[in-house]
Amino acid sequence: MKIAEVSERYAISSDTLRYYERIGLIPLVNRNASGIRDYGEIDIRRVEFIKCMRSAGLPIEVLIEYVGLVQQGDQTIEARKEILKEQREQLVARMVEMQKTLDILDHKIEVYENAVLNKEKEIVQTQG
Amino acid sequence: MKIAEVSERYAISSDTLRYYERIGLIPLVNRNASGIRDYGEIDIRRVEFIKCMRSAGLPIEVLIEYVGLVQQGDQTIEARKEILKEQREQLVARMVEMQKTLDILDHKIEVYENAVLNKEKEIVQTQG
DNA sequence: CCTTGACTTAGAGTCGACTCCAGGTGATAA
DNA sequence: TTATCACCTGGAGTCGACTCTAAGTCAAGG
Repeated sequence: MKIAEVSERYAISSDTLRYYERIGLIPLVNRNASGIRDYGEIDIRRVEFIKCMRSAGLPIEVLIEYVGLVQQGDQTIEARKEILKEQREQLVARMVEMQKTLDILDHKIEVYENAVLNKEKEIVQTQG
Repeated sequence: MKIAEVSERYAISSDTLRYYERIGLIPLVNRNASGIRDYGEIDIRRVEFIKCMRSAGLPIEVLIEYVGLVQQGDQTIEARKEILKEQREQLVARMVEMQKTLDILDHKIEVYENAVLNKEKEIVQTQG
């Protein structure tokens, strides 16, 4: 699969895919005879993983470290687990903050709905 | 309340508080006789609100627009409501993404736990 | 009186994460 | 054969959101 197809399928720009590879977030992708990237199964799975992690706000640096450990094999499992646990905690913390904000937004929206309704009532009363 | 106290209480640097004021995210704070900011009740509530919205990732630009509308009074209520609804939807979308990521992280962490346990078992078997 | 320390400003610098650009290559279609 | 097009590279530019710097003011303590 060429870069354009991966780009379209996962809504990540080709520039970003190349960028991820350059900084070591995705290991080097195989090339065809003319030097063009040909994404295989494994590459695709890596792209999916990175996209998922990034969409939740995990920092690139941490992901680079994690991907590096994966490359080093089984003796890094403990370290990898610790990274994921740490990131998991931070993710949960962000979600808690977001839930609080969501509650406040919902409350404010409701107040505004009522304000609009009251205004409409007023108009009706003025007219009638 | 002086800037340092607000900064400490809400864990926002003085620089950031001044920055927010400069870009119009927080309306101009009153000053004492020597030109030093003196945050009052209303200012504090604005800081709290902005902190909350920012912690959920609402962009500064949108918040500036919203705060501007608030200053303009009641005839902007409808517009404000629309902004909040739009931001609410985006927030929910981000939270959904994060939940997916959280599930994957939890799964991976569990897999790693098992891997570590199996390794330990192996060692025990080797020893015993 | 002098120093210290918290405040002030305008403006420059940093950081994370892309995003774009110039210039070049190679396969395909007219 | 020439043009088009998708790809390639290294490096520069952008963007959002701060964060820092330099130079200055002022109140309080020694």
